[in-house]
Amino acid sequence: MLEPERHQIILEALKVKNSVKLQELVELTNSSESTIRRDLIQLEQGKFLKRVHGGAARLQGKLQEPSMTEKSSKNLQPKRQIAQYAGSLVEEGDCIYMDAGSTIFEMIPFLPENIVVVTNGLTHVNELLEKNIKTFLIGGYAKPSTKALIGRGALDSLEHYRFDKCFMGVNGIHSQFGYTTPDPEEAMVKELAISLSREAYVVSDESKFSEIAFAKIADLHSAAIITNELDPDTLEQYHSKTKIKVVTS
Amino acid sequence: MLEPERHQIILEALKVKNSVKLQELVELTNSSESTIRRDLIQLEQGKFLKRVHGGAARLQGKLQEPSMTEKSSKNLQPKRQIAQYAGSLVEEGDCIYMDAGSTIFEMIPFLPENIVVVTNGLTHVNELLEKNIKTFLIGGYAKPSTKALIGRGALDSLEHYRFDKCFMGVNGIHSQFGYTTPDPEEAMVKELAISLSREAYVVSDESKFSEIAFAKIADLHSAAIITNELDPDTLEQYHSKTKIKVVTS
DNA sequence: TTCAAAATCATTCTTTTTCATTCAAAAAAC
DNA sequence: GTTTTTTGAATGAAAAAGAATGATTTTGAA
Repeated sequence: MLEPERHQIILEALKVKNSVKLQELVELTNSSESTIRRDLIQLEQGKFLKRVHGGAARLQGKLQEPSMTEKSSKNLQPKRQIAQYAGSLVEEGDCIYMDAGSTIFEMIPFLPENIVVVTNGLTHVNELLEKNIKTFLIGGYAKPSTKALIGRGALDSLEHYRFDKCFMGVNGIHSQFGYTTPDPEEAMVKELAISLSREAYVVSDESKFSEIAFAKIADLHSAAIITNELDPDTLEQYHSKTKIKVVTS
Repeated sequence: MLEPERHQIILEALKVKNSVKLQELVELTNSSESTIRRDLIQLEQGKFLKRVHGGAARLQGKLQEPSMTEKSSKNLQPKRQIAQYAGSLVEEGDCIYMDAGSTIFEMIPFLPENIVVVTNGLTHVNELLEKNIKTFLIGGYAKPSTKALIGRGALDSLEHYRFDKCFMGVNGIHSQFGYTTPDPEEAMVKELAISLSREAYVVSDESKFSEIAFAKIADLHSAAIITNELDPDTLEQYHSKTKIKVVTS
């Protein structure tokens, strides 16, 4: 059986149920366990499903949403919880900057329609336009790995704008070294965007805390932090230096 | 069995299932494995299907119009012929501007790798990056319908660049009114890009000749034209006003 | 909770299938 | 009749699939 055919079968199976056992797929396709495992790895990488112990599960970000039911569901992934809160901060009529990156991307479903978005994230544009949101891209070098626009062109473009709010992804949050990211070119863009905004928000899950990446973006106090769970000690440590919102389930 | 006939059979088979085994095709056509492989290579190049290990798969991007299936895929569709020629004009080391739009998009497979591309076409970026081409995007408003970047931001961004060559799509080519396009905002971007280039090319099939759209981009002489078939009278008419290359099969 | 059995997983290795390339024969074009 | 194009066969190379191993996770009973 051909690979595309198997993939088809697997995805079809996931349309019916929320999850399938690996063993079921083995029988459905008359292939070996190994082969199905390899397929699942591929499909997971392509973001078509999520592997779980014993098989695969439909991923909820994808495709249709019973959107309202999902929103109200208490089991949003942490990332989406944060994104939902961040999105709720945006008001009708706002002009906001959205940084590139998957965390910020997750905000899009939770944005109001009547806003203007400026972004350096190529991947965001389609989603934003789908939602009928007026979207501007800054210029710059298209970084192959992250599809972010950076460099001189990005900085030049940014200077023509001012924002009500900006939402940033970072790689490190540290009480002493502030916000950091691996690429200095990206750091410059982020820094500038923050300085052009009335209110700046760093959106991050707890894994970035106490991490330090190569290039500094800005000091802690220059942006508020939106995150999910955080142990009380760590929270206290940052709370004195900047505003920090912990989104709980 | 004739070549077009086999191609027909292969494509028909793909209309039923979305993948076929090579072995099935061998039996269906009473041809050798080698022959089918060669057919698949041709059909893949013509973008009629995707080869996969073990056979071929329908490409899900678009359903191809039946008229195309008739033609031998060795003869590229007109659009691709033009695109191929335009691509061949680009030399290693060049820095070029690529306009948004599907005609220009088709050039990408025919570009050399060692170049720098600046574009206002959001849809181009992924393909360009796939080919490891250094890509810059200009900024601007993301027009929902065409995914082109236009407006003030686009113009500002452009001014920082100079190009060896630029490749433009247009909606109208007229011996008196020159090059035109429906959207004045887009027209401004195109005009500026042309003026920033040492050599400018308008890439267009014959359907745009003698058409006039709302907004003027530039006079005929400001860019050379690359097109496919054109009747001798029309050709003569334009030939006196600008350079024009007719790409023949 | 803790432990051990069962199930599932990642990894590696082997076998099988498919692929690209080359070359010679057949067919078609000139 | 010669040249060009198309086809089929043979080769080693590459990829995919299957099978086996030990590690990891889950499960359920103590």
